Amino acid sequence: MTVPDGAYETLRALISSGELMPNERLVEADLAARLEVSRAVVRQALVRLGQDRMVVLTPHRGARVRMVTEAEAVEILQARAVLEGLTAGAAARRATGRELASIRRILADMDRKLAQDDLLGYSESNAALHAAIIAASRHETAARLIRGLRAQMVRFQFRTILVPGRPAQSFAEHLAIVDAIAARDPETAEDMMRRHLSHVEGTLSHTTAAKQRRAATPPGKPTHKESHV
Amino acid sequence: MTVPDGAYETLRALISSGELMPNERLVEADLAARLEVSRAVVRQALVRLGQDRMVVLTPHRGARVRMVTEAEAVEILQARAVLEGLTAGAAARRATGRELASIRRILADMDRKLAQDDLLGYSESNAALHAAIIAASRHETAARLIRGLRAQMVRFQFRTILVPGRPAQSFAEHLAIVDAIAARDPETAEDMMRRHLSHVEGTLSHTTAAKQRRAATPPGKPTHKESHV
DNA sequence: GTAGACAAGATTGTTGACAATCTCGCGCGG
DNA sequence: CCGCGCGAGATTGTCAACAATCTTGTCTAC
Repeated sequence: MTVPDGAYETLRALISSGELMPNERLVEADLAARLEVSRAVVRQALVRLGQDRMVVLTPHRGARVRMVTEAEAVEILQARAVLEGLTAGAAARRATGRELASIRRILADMDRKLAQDDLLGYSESNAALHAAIIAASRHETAARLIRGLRAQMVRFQFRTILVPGRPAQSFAEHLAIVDAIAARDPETAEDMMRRHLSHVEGTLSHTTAAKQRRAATPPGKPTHKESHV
Repeated sequence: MTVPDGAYETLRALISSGELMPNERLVEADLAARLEVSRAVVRQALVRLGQDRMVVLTPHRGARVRMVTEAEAVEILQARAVLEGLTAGAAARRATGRELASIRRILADMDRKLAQDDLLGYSESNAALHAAIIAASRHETAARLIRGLRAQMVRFQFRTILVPGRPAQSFAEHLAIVDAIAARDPETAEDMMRRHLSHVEGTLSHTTAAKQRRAATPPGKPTHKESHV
């Protein structure tokens, strides 16, 4: 891997991990010092990140980590729903025995984490399961698009899993998906995956609406669409 | 629009229009002279185009226009199918009367071009219809993804429309999509759109297979996966 | 005649300096 | 006291020169 690639990946990881926060200003010289690369390398990386919508570039004003709105998050989840539906169907058709075993193992992991009320662990296994299904689909194009969409959603990662009762329902949905894939039933697999992500979308809109109500009812503060950090 | 943006758009258009051919080498100095900009802005434009897979960049060897394989084209069509299905459904829910009228007008255009055996015109109206449906869906995320996917498919643009009988069937499919949208029936609209693009995909694989048979049966030449220009 | 080494030219990659633009605090006038 | 303009410093944008690497054609050895 070349130096510019490394810088690009590092920055991408810093944003994904939340170490660089949404709306945070990204000063080329500072990043260059931090990554120990030249400013030109940082510039190239920022251009690339801009192209995949991780940052927004404003002429003469530099780059900021993109802050995605809830409305955008909903759109992203809808797009993911149909694309991951496609991969679930393809996985039902094409998964090898080995891949199926791996998927089932991850599902068992999720069950265990759920029983232990380990929500962080559950969330990780959740992501691993989706990744395993996508890998089993062997659909490069869908995989790439989904990866791009997921990268933009870090801010909402843990929002839905925290609503009471949601983890149990989430697990049931994943179980249905895996069953359909194991049964080699592409239509059902696709349908279950889409249903699952619609539920996530519904939960997200719901918590967002609740949050806005909470922010609106206390005295004083006029209503703003988004609280800027 | 800034100078680098202009160069990026221009290069993108040159590739989309086929003026820069697949696999063609893109020499920075030549492009700089052609676009009358500095080499630095050409470089930035190439990086951006690399990020959206219009060109492939090889370290120390520069950029080439990406040549997408038929297998990749199939994947792209599958991804487009589910995403455009999403937009068709959204359009059925959200299209205004004005947008519906515009969509119907374009459909009438297609009918006219078809009656005149104007395949090029038909193809253009076809693209316009898809664009109108996407616009009516007001789904920015899906729209952006579809635009990216379409940009990679220029090479296969006219392949399917040339098979005998295909234009008539294509028109019937579009009619069904538009009817469902006009009837405010999202499920049917999505389904018809997906069916339409599956047919395109099927036709594409079919012509590809036929082409390979033709290339394989004559004497001599050993079988290659891809004929390099 | 052919394979391989080599060198010249072409092309890409990197750097630093400079120009253009923006940000922010300060002072001025109201 | 507050809004506004101004200017110094910070930051981004551009460019040309140079370094690193690749490509291509030639020559030599077998």
